[in-house]
Amino acid sequence: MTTWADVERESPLARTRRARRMGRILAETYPEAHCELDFRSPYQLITATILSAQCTDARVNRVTPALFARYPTPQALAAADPVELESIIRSTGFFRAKARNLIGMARTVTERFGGEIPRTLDDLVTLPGVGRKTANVVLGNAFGVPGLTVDTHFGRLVRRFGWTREKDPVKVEFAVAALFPRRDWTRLSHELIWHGRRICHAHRPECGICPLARLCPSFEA
DNA sequence: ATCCCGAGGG
DNA sequence: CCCTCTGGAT
Repeated sequence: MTTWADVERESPLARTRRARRMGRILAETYPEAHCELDFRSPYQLITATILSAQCTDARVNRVTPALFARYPTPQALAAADPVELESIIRSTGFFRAKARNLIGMARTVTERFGGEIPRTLDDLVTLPGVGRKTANVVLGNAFGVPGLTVDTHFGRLVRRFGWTREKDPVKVEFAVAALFPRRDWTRLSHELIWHGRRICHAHRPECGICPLARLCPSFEA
């Protein structure tokens, strides 16, 4: 068992080795970890990802067929009637803010990026409704650019694991990147997020069935 | 009641 | 740091 006292006195090298052991177990436990949003283009992915805020991917996937039939391109979405768009995405929650952001995103893409979804983090985060997390999801899953997508699951887990004590998502991202300089960061993100949803919940984590328990200082019997 | 693979704004 | 936006699932 690994205790917090162990973590306090473990060397940077020992911490790296422990983290990588845990990372290997995650990869073995979730070999199929992937983005669960349905999409066929960067435009569809960025749109679906904006909708996925505070909403399960399964529910997003229920509205995207109608959404992309009605607005097949950024140009079409940029010209959308807000009320009609809201009616399509209503069931994903936050529909007013999301509709506003979607139209703003599509307008910015058409007006400033020639109708193409930008391929850099700096450009993506200028789009309305796109923060660093959404930007990294798009980069990783639509453009094959490795990146850590630090959401609430990701941050909670790596702090519980004792990989870092940082709370700021950017600092968390850099700390984890330093621990896994040569791993597929997109996949590692999905593995952590799947684990957060399936076992390492915010409340009442299921340590009893967790394959990482032996290496985790937050293990509770 | 509480939670969803957030983002923007004060 | 906090708050708000929002609906549906459990």
